Amino acid sequence: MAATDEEETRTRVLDTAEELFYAHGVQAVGMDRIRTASEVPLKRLYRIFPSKESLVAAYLERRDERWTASLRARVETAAAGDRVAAVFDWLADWFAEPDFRGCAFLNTYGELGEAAPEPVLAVIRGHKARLRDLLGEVAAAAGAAGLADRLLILVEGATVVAALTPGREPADQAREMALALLPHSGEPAVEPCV
Amino acid sequence: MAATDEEETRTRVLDTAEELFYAHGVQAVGMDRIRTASEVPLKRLYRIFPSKESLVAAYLERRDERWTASLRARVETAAAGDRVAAVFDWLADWFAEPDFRGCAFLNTYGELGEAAPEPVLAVIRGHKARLRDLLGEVAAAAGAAGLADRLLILVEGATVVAALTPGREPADQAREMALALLPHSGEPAVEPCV
DNA sequence: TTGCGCCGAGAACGATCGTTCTCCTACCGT
DNA sequence: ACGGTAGGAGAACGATCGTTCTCGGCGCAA
Repeated sequence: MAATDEEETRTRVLDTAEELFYAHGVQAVGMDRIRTASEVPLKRLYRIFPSKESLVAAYLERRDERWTASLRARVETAAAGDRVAAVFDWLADWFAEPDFRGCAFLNTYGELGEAAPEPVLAVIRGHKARLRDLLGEVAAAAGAAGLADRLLILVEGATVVAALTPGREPADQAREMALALLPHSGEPAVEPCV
Repeated sequence: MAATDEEETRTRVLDTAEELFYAHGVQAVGMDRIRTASEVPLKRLYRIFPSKESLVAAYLERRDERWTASLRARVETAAAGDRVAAVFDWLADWFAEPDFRGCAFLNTYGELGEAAPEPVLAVIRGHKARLRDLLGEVAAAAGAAGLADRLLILVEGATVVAALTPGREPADQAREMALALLPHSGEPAVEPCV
């Protein structure tokens, strides 16, 4: 049972860390605050995460897994041709969450910069690479390969704008721009005027 | 002469602050480091900027003025129809600067969040509002009103992507998407098929 | 020359951070 | 019943931060 307890404690710490780090930034939240909020003794906390740096990396890692899996799940419920739109619908829902505060990875990167500990940097870069890959798949499914980078710009742009001016509009506008990149479905793909 | 000295010292402090704050983040740079790098005694530093918070606000304020003025100058050298493209050409040059590290205002916002001191928040929001207005003017000059928010998404998205994967490509891709929003100049504006 | 006031250099202060250590309690096998 | 050990609560430590204070020297008016 000890292992189970350890697992449960670990997720409780990560839940607390995610809430606090995401809401207030990594540097503004001390280990003591996580200890108080999670009610996990400092000693156990340091046994599970030997340093704050490792806790930050674990927080970002788990958030990446959940975030990407959630987006992927939503995308995969849509028909191949509607998947680009599904991405931005999912974004709109995310932006509407009451505690939305932009992209956790960009916030952390902006906060720590290139001086961030290597494991943290790796998670950040890995997250963006995974997102880019997913967007590439989505574009390919819609019959438009090579659109990953453009879609990434739209996703990041909408997220950043929404972080400063909350609301779903950025997602809707990015969605329109994204759909405009696709081959039009309502009319013949080439030579509309014969 | 005293006033001139004070002015010169002030700009030297701001030059140092801008370099360090932008490169390493606001929280990672202490007042002592600014004092050492600028060679301005701590006492004088605090006489000009009564607190770190006011120095941060002044740094962002001056950066906003310069950044926006530079973009506006570039835009105004272009013909009315080419101004949207000029925005993204300017962005590409910015991304190529060796010390480019994304948007200083977004980085600071991500770092401090809503807990940022009010004057700092005001500068950040003011900067984004000014940028949005400028993009609105640019769009209007190209005969397409109401595009400010979409262009803002493209500008922010390109900037964020460039911050993580340096290079001018994000600007070029955003530029293409932006031009696609405009009424095509190569063909009649309405009813191409009669 | 002699006091006087301003300014620079750097120590000092109090708060806070990440991390470790000390003590004390509670449980376990025998 | 009892000694040993693991674990929890919180103090303690050293570093660093923003900010202030002290001290010594320099320029200037009388």
